[in-house]
Amino acid sequence: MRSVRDALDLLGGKWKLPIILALLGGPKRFKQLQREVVGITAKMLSKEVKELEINGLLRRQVQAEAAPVAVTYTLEAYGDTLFPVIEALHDWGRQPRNHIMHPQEIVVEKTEAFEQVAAA
Amino acid sequence: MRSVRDALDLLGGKWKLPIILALLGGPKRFKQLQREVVGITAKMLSKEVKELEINGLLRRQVQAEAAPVAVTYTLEAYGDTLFPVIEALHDWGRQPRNHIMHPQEIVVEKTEAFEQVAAA
DNA sequence: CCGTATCCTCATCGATACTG
DNA sequence: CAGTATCGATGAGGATACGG
Repeated sequence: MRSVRDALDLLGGKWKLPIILALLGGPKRFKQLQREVVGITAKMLSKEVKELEINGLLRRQVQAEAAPVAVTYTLEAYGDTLFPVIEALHDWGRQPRNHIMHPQEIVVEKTEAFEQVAAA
Repeated sequence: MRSVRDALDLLGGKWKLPIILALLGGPKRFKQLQREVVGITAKMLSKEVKELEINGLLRRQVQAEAAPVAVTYTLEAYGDTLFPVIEALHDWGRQPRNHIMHPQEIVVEKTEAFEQVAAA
């Protein structure tokens, strides 16, 4: 449970996961990123990307010194390990909402891995 | 990506996942829940639990009408399907932070499931 | 192109006190 | 026990404009 909270601290907020998701597709530049993460403002993107860099999830690289400057953001290996998290979130978000009509179709077996997670 | 955002909408905030995690261990009463979800106030627990009920993630049952009242919160089957999400978050939160020193130890293979998620 | 500076609003969260 | 009421702090997030 502590580790779930830890993860939530690093990934909390509206934008961090969507940014990482975009970068899973490969390195991106600032404007590119802003286009893919629909709805984010330059201010928020700048701020979030800064935090993600501090936490070692991505790397920021300035390509040229002259104007116009080019900056590339690349996911670190550590950020890459978030893939299972995003995948789980994605799978869950895709679920139909008619679970109440067909509850028997949704089955999750616990007892093994469950104990480890719940006990932590 | 839309589904990741959908999931984030339902699970956003500081407390929803920790509450669900606690309920994965079985039905709980209000006070029990407040004890297990360390740091949450009665106000927040009340509010979060209400939202989770509206979204069909848990069920609220009043056990007795006389005082002292007993209320039990039980995870719905739909809420149960969040287990993979919590597990992924938990696994990720457990990772050592020395990834920078040993980047080669962290390997994630993409290319199959990756394409589906990134394309969504 | 890549941001930062301001200003602003609103939701989130917390503390404390109180009720059925 | 299971909450609600009230007040207040904080910060996330957005709009707009501007700078290197």
